[in-house]
Amino acid sequence: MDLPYLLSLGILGHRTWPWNAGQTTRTVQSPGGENARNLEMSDVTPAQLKEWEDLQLHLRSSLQDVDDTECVIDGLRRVGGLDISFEDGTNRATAVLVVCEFDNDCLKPVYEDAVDVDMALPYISGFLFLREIPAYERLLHRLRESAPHLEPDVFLVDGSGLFHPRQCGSASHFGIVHGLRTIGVAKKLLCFDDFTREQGQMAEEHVLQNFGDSIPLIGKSGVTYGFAVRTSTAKPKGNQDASMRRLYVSIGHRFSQSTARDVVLKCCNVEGGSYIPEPIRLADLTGRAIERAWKQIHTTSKPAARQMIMDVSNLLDDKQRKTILSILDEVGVGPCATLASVPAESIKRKQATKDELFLPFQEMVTDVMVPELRAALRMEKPWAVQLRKASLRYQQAGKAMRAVLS
DNA sequence: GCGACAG
DNA sequence: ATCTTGTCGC
Repeated sequence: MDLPYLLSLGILGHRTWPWNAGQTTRTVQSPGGENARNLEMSDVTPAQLKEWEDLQLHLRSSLQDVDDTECVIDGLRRVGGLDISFEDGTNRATAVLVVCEFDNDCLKPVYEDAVDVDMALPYISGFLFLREIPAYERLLHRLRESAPHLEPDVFLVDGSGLFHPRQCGSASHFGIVHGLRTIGVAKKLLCFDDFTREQGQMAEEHVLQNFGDSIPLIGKSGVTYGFAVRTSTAKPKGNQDASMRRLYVSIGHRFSQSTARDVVLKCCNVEGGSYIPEPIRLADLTGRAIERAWKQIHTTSKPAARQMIMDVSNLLDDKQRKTILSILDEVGVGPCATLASVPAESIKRKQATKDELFLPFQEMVTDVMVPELRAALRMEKPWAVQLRKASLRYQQAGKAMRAVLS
């Protein structure tokens, strides 16, 4: 790869993007974000667009569209899912990475991390990478810092890969820049010059009768961009609706199209799953839970409250949140108090609970009001119950979960 | 000029 | 991405 070229675009070295330099070093912004106004296409010049197109074309030349010989589908241990949930009406969002591990045919979450992002650019079809990749890079960096032994064999990315006007959607972009195996998973069809709306309509109308059925998405040029795949296991009962939901799967990097399809199918065919592959579905649920909690309190909150919600999601499991909530109920702390005003002596709990949960938590969230704490602690994430085993005492505010070796 | 447009 | 509405199934 042409390193000087990429360096000139600020692409390498993880977090040195020209348009949001410093994002990772600045702390949580004021509620609503610094970019509270709506981002518009007019923020982007044609020259910038051309530069980004050139970057996509350049990266495309390094895309590996065959399977790694050392990683066949049966050898797949862990799968990561990346997704971003937005706060309504602002440019703020929560990006989430969930890593799942295969246990026979079940997929169990073994790692989860959420970060706050403040979008600097508008959504532009064909340039999703601008908005999402900086956040994905932060999540990758934090994973490698706090749980390198849990790095997945493949990342499923919410968006397209090769199925893209320049054959380099965000899934490929992320995979190529970091040398990772990636697969693009889109819920909607993307049409462009070589894959027209007419061809898209044909693909959409093609009946996929059973789970696993698929048709290739072939462009006018003959390129196979990916597959439309029936990933819903719902029975073909009612005519068509949710049961007709399908995904548009395309390779990101270091996969063949057919293996990418099979990996996505394997991640959908799990107990309690949906038509969305499990790691992405869980990442989406977590992002929504965080945004729901934030919505309840952000009007009156300090900026620190946003980070507090991330910490509660990242570092506490279901049981730990409930324990702290019940302690707050028992102590009867007033709405204008902070957690610091709760004396440890007044808590009627086992010493271990105080030492390993309450006191570290108290230290972690010093200047957040109790009503805001309650809203965060009431966050509902039942799927993450058995996710963490590390004591809060050994975790640190602002960090990703510290996953325990097992 | 107008609509379309992964998330 | 987000919203809504209706329908089906557990």
